[in-house]
Amino acid sequence: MLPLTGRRIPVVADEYSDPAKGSGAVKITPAHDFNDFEVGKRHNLAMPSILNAEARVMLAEIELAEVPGISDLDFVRGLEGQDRFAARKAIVARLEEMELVEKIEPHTHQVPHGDRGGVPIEPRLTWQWYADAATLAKPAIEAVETGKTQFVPKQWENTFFAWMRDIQPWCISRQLWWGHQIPAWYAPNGEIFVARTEEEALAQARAKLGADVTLQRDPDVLDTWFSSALWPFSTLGWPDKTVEVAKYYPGDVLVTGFDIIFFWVARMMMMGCHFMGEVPFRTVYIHGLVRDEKGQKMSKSKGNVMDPLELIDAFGADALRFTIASLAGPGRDIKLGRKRVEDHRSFGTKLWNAARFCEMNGIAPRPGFDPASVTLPLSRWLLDAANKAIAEATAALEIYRFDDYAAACYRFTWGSFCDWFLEFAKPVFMGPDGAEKEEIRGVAQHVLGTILRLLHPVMPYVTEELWDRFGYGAECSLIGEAWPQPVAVPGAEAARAELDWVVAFITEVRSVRAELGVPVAAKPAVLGLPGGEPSLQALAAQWQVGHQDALLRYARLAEISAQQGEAPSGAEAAGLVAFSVGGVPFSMDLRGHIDLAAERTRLAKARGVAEAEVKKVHAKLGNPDFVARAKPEVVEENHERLANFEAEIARLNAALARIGG
RNA sequence: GGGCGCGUAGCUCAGCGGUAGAGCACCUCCCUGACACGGAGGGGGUCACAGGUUCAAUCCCUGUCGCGCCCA
Repeated sequence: MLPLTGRRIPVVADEYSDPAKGSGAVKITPAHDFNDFEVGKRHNLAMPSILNAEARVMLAEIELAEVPGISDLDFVRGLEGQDRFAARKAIVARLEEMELVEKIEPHTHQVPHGDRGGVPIEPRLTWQWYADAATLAKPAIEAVETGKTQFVPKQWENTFFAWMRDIQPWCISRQLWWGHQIPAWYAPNGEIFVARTEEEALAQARAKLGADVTLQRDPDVLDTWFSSALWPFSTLGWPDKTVEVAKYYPGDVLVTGFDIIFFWVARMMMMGCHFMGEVPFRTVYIHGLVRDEKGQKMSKSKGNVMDPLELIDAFGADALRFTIASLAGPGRDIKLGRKRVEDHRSFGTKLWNAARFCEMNGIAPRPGFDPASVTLPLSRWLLDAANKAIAEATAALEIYRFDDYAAACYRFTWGSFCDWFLEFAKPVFMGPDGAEKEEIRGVAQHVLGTILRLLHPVMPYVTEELWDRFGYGAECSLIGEAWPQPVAVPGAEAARAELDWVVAFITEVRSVRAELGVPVAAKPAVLGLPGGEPSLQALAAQWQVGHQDALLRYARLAEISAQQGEAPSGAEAAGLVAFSVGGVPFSMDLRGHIDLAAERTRLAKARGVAEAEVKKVHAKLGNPDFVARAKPEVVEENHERLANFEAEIARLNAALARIGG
């Protein structure tokens, strides 16, 4: 018997109540609590509502009965329209007056609070429109299972499936002022007519009721996500059969964050499959979330939100975009901070300066330039490296590896084009006019154009500006240009071997100089020594002549010549420092420039490294299981390594012996 | 409690059965005729830990610890 109202209520047994808590019995209110609602459904209980939409007491559905000593119907009637908090206080006070309260104990339980107003939320039973989500989900699930739509990275398909396979009926009506209105009309007798237009609804009503009636449209609107789910085709003019629908549906790739998979991606999939009979997109690329420098999610209340516009003001839109692309590894969130953007800014500056240097040296677009016609190894080497960069960048973009794409562009532009090509081109530009200079200019303009195209997606502003300034095309025309394609490069392999050797030579000399503390101003002579592999020896001799200028300039040497007659020995040899490039031995005359102890240390250190490697490889090759079971090419590779390191040790030993090490 | 992901150089992150990589930071030298937001050289890692599979494990499997996220 319920006090005050005098209503008889049933006692039901259910697992929901916890016997260990309090009396073990709990009074439930199916109309105003999610758990109680489930219990009520299980036991077929009545579900009267006691609160209206403003959370004030509402007695319309409450059954009242006069029960002496227990009910107080006048008091209950007086509660009508009272605020919930006031009503609760009044009820407790009245129960105490009537001596119906045995005791009051503090009890901790969870009451949900609204995240905007912070007030306790009171669930209520209302009539709403539902979509049969399980039925809608089926074809969407199938589409992902069969690969008609693919998630990148693939692991997110699990998230999609987890939600879709356990989907609940979808409440699609909302009591808001703004949105697509629910297409349902009510007749005075409560009959519901669902139709596309009011005319159709009226016609239905006439047919059903036999007379014209006044219809009232449902005041509710559709859930935002319901409307958004229609986006892939409603924006194209659907339900009309427009050319846009035919051309753009289904879309190619949807780019979004994982938190949107259920809200939007899943809903678009359901609606697309249902209304269009076809998935809305082939690929769903799920990127990481942009977080702050410490990996915290950005939030206004935490105050760690970065305004992209501020970063753009400080470093430029290209720098921000390039930074984000560089950091966009697969399946990982991006920790973004001012410092990160600053670090990447220099790349744009580098590109700008490189272009400026090109401009100063008369490099301008040449529409008729034929890459296949170049003859200089430097030209061929650069075009070949550009081909590689194009291939890498393209492959990375195709699998949504924006970090790899950015890195490939960076490596090629900075490492190959600026650090080596432009440096090697300097002596040519400063030299006499002629075929060589013309060819280098041609190659430079071609490859600069390639770089601008490659980088345009991540650095649209600088590239577009340079494209226009150089006269590759009209203002804002780069965006419409074709993606760069590899070109045929005659003799690419030979050019690669040649330039790689030249680069290695310069690097080796620089390294030796730095380690031995040779003054920058010193310009020692280098002697080519006999030994090494004969074919390489011959090629190296040829390359030394062909790249004489660059080698002397960048290794800071006085001359490179072949050794004549007997090698010096004993005291005479002290200060002749040995090194090798690709197995071809050389000696650098550093007499008077270095301290022999430093040189001994250098050689001994290099020998130590080589010896450690020999030991490892030797152990491997000495293992019969390895030789028998490993792939033949791996075994072969190790034989080569062993031979190389052993030769290296022999050279180092000889060098040490010469200086009395 | 269930599920997913992550622990690799000081930092941020790639790599993924057979030589451990990048950027930044750091150290040394250099304002050399595009660029000091630059150039050259260099140091730095028992790839979280413990087992297992394998001729071979940072990489595959199992477990432990630590961190993050999602669902309940």
